Amino acid sequence: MKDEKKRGRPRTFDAKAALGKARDVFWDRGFAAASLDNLSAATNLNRPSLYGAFGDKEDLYLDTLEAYRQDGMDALAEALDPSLPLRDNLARVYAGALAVYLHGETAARGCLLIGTATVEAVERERVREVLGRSLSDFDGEIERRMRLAVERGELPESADPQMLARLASAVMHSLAVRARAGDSRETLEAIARSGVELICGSARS
Amino acid sequence: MKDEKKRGRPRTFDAKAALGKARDVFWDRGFAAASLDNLSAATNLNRPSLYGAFGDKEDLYLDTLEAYRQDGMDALAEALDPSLPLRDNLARVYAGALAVYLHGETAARGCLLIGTATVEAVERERVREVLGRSLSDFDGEIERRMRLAVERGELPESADPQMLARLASAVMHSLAVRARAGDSRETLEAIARSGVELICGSARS
DNA sequence: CATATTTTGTACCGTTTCGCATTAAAATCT
DNA sequence: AGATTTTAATGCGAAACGGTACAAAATATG
Repeated sequence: MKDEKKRGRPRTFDAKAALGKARDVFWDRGFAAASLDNLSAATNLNRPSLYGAFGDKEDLYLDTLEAYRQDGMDALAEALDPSLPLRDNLARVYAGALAVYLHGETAARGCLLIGTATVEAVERERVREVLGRSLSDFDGEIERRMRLAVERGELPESADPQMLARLASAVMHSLAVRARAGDSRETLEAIARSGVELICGSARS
Repeated sequence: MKDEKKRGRPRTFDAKAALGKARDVFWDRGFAAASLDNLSAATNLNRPSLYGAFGDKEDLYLDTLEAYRQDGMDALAEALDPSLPLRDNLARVYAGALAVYLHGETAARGCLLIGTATVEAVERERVREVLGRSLSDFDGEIERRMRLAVERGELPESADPQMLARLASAVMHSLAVRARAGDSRETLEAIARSGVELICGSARS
C-alpha cells in the first residue's frame, strides 16, 4: 500500500524525517514561539512545501504530537512486558521516559506533550483533545497491566488498578515537568525509584 | 514604607490589580501567545504605562509568576496546619489546588506555573529559575510537614520525608496537567483522594 | 508662580509573522 | 513528444508584533 507510483514530480524529502525535525523545534520552543521560518530552516523545506505537505502550523504541530503519542505508546507497551514483574515494568517505563526527557542542549526537554501541548490546550480544542487522549491512553495501558497484576496475585485483591495506574502516570507527569524545570538526572531517578516503591509497595516478589 | 509621596504625576491605576489581570491573560494564552495588546486591553493600561510600570513582556510575566508563587506558598502553609492530621493536610492541599485549577471559562486553567512556565523554561533561563524554585520550595514545605509526621509518629520511622513530599507534589503536578487537558472535576478529585490514601497509607489515625 | 518630575495617551517605527499567489521544474500518462 | 500532474522556489503582502518618541497632563518642590 505504499509503492503505488504517484503521478507528478516526486518528493525530494522524507516527510517522516521532516516531521521529526519539526518536532524538535516545537519541543524546545513550544508551539506559539516556533515560527514557520524556524520550522522551514530545521526541515530544509520551503514554507510552501511545508504547507503543502502538512497544512498550516497547527496541523503540522498536531501531526508531530500524534506521532509522538504513538511512539510513546509503543515504548510503553514494550516496557510493560508482562513476563517481567510489575516492579520491573514500572521501573522500565520511567527509565524509558527519562531517556527521552533528559535529552537536550541547555535544559532538558521533558515531554513534548506535557511540556508544550499543555499551554495550548486551553484555547485550542484540537490540541486539548490530543493531549487528553494521550494521557488517558497512557493511563489505560498501565491500568491493563495493573489488572493483570491483581489477577496474578502480584497485587492484593483490594488494589484499585485504575487509581494505581493514574498515580503511576502522575509520577511520570511530574518527571516531565521537573526535567524541564532543570532538575538533575539523579533527582529524577530518585523520584522514579520512590514512585515504583510506593506504588508497588504491596506487590510481592 | 509605602506612603512616601512621590513627585510627578501620580498613577491612576492599582499596580497589583493590573498584575492580576495580566496574570489571567498569561494563564489562558501562555507567555508567547499573549500579546501586549491583549495585556494592555485586559489591564486597561496603555503599552507605555505597562512598560513603565513592569518593564518588558518577560519582566511582566516573571512578576506574575513570582506573585503566583507567593500566593501558592501562603495557601500551602495554611493547608498544612500542623494541628490537623497529615491526611487532612494533604487533602486540604489538593482541594485548594483544585479550587484554583478548575476555574476557567472553556477549559480549566490548571496551574499557571506548570501550565505556562514549563514551555518557556527551556529557552528562558529566568523562567526556568522561577519554575525550579517554585517546585522545590513547594516540595520543601511539604517535606517539613512529613518530618514532623515522623517525629510525632504519624508516619513510621522508616518513612522517607523528602521522597514522600516529592511524590505528594507529583500528584499535584498531575492534577495541574490533567485539569488543562480537560479532565472532569470528579476525576481529579478521585485522583487526589487516591493520592492521599497512597501517600498516607502507612499513617495511623 | 515657575520648575522639575513622573505618568498618560497618541502615534509610529522597524521587524517578524503566517499564509498564499505565481512561476519554474520534474516526473508520469497518453 | 506533448499533455498532465505534482513538487519546488521566489517572493509578496497584509497584519500583528514588541517596543519607544514625543508631547500633554498632573503633581511635588522651591
